[in-house]
Amino acid sequence: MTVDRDQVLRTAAALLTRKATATMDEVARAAGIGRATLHRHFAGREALVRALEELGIRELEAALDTARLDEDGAPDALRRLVTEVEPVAGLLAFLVTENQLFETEQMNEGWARIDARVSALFRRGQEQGEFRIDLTPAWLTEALYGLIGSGAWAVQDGRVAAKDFQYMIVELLLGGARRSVEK
Amino acid sequence: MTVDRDQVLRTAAALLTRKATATMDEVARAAGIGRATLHRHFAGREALVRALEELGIRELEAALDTARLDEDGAPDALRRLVTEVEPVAGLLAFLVTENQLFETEQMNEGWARIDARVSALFRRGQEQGEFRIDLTPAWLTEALYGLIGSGAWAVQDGRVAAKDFQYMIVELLLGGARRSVEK
DNA sequence: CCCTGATGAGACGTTCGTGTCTCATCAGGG
DNA sequence: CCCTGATGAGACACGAACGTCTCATCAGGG
Repeated sequence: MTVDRDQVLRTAAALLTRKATATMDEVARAAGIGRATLHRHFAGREALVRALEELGIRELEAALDTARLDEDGAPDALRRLVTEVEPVAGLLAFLVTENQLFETEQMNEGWARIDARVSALFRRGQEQGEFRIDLTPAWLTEALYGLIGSGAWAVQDGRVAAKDFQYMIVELLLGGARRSVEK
Repeated sequence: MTVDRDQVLRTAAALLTRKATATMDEVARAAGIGRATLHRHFAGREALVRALEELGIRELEAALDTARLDEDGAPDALRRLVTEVEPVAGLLAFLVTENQLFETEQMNEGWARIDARVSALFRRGQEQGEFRIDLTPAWLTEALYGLIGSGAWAVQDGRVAAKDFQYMIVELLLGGARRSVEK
């Protein structure tokens, strides 16, 4: 009988990923509960988004853990990362949009932690001579987010197949579009 | 005395790029006109966004023209394209967000025209052996938009310098992050 | 110099989403 | 089997933003 808070969150994430402006009422109906109950668990829309942010950060950090970014070569670690991130890509895209859409009162420190870990991966790749050094880790991180977002939207709209998600992103990010002999 | 419609549009674009949820009143004040006057020129918020969409498409197509995508090698054409697009990047990012945010009743055909031209560039590059063929032109196009958006936001937030915009995007898109001997 | 037309400021009614509250219902534990 | 606590449905008031309208003002052309 009691509502499964986490289940509601995941349903909300799925809906808001598709329609970022969904009403509290729509979120409630999507989760199969009443609007009043939704408010009982999340004080308001902002609280809901905050909870989603927490969820996204939690899952993203779990993905970072599973990907073992500091093992093997940086390129392989990056491959693992994108693979692990794929299920969270939609939620991630929503949260990023949400952040840059509304004035970011104060950013959750979780994002800084995540940024640091991803940047560190790129920096490691540079130090080990696997990545070029004329593109900053900050930009590579930013670009990775952008590509993940683009990939998520493209998959959602059916423009590309979900199974190609990891390949497309990693291949482009690592090798670029240019055809090279040594490939 | 008469309001310069195009000037209002550009001011609105600049504001909405920074704050996508800006009020009609805020848009009016930013343009230095009264809210009533704003309504006299644009029937409502939707009409304003539509007008911005027209503006963005117009400027983007102008950029495509100037870039002469069918001349020289595809990589060089791409460089020119990104250079020309830079001033419109912010508006473009706003419009893309706006489109995926709200249910796309019906997409302006201008986007299809632009997509076709950009895709054609990538396809040409593939046919001439300059671009790899395992990444579809559709995905490369999508990725280009994503990187432009990321670049625009990164510049806006001061995370990267505007002067690096073109270099970062083109270098990543063309060559990728991996360090290669032949570069 | 007057007259026309556009503008700015503000009032007003409407819509939409939110947040709160009440009340009847229902499930599950004791 | 009863009682407690959570839930769903709906009513309600509030606030934000929108779109419309009025009216005084002002610039510029005739």
